[in-house]
Amino acid sequence: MPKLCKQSALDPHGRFVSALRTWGDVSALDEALVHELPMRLQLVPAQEEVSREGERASECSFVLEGFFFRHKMVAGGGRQILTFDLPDALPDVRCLHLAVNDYSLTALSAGTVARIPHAALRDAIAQAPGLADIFWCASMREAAILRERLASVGRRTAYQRVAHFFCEMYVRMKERGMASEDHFALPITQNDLGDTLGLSTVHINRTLQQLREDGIIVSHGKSHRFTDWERLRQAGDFDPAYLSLTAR
Amino acid sequence: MPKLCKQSALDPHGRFVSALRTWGDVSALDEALVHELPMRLQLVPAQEEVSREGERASECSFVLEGFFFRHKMVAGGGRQILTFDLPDALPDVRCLHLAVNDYSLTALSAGTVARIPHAALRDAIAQAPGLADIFWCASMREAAILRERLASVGRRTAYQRVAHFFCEMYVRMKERGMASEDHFALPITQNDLGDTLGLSTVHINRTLQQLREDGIIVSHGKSHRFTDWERLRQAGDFDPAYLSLTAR
DNA sequence: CGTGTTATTGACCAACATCAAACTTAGTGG
DNA sequence: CCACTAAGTTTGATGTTGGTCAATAACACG
Repeated sequence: MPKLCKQSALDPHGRFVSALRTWGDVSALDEALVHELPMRLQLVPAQEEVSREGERASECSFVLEGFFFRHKMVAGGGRQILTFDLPDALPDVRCLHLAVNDYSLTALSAGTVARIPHAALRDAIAQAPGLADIFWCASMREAAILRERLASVGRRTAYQRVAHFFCEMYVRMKERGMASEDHFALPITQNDLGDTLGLSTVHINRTLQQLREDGIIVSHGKSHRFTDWERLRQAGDFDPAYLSLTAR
Repeated sequence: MPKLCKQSALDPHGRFVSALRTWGDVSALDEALVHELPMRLQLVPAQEEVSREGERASECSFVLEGFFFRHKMVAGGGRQILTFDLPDALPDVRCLHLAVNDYSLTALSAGTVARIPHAALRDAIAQAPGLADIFWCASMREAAILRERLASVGRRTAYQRVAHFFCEMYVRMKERGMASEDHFALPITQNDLGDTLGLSTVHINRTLQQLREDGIIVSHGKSHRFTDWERLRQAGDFDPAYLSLTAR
């Protein structure tokens, strides 16, 4: 038995196909080509980088298990976390088109990724345009998430940002079966949260206390519960529309 | 002669093809298909919306002339400008995949767009996957710009943000032939700049004064000049890598 | 149990926001 | 060409959100 986790026993190609299905229709050809893709499994310890900002990448990653995040560094050591990636994510298909990684990909908790050479992916896409369509679709939603985050960081208060972030992660985890009705567990420190929302750790801490006082969330460690979705939603000025893709 | 400008005399299909060429190789088939695309020219007065957040769109836009911008509104009337679009931009190909517009597209100055029905575009893509590739490529760069903006708004000082923004717009305008060696004209108010960088108008004003005092920029109205690119670049913590696409 | 990471507190401070008014500039119509 | 207007810029005064620093308390893990 592999040591890490039951899921790593699952064949990555199968997982890949089922991930693609959540984004669009996968034809028999698409599926056959995916099964031909070379995939190199990589166990990533918590906090270890999978790829680094500034490097030229030759492989894409597919998240099999664990939480990952992407970030950029700015002058003076500041860190901006761009987004968190859940299992089934393709954190860097985009790198097929950019010269150099413009962000780093790091494991938040220990996890597994499958690495796929660019060349192989490009070949597959060339043969099955439907695949490109699905990738595009996935990256479009990712961009929508990014736009919403920009609006948060640029124009929302700390209180709203935190509530909004919880709403978003809840919805995203729910759709992957990683959350129950009113509860989800995010292995993220207050420091990470700050670097995600453009706030200091201390201020995140105080904002969380405020949210708890107001009875909007209840947290025990990494585990978060809310009693009233509607109140959380309003507190965060959250409208899930940006997360929906076209039903074609 | 059309009244608006010489360029509007140019056929939009030709313009579209040449815009695509700046992103990637355009095959003869691609070109032929583009020429079949129905395009509806639309003159847009300054400040008029082309498409609105929350609406379901059925057409994409292609910018022929003028400056456009995209923005989101947040609770309480705050506005976050996401990005500025120059001529040749495709501000919303992404909408092919999202259920609902998650931002509005507005003319900054009077301009012209060509509107292309989604259905037609989807057909063309289905027949010529190379087109999809180019669109994808364009939207990947756009996403890179967004990520960099998020890093700015989240983790850079006002002074850095403004300088960084000037660097980016300079580079982007330069590559479209809209800027000379040390000079570019951006028809953007201080208020717009604030809504782009997550700052108040007043603070933008004071930051600009600072940049002028420091001799980093010289502005006359909408027209901006810098004397020392290197200093501007450093002031803005700007590294143009995120703007480059793969040389394939 | 110790040890290192994360959370929490308090005191203090700075960046940036808000408000309101004055000043400039660019357009517009006469 | 000038007066008039509206939009944009600039300024000052003042307020607030959120940052920084530094210490302590709580955990989590081996």
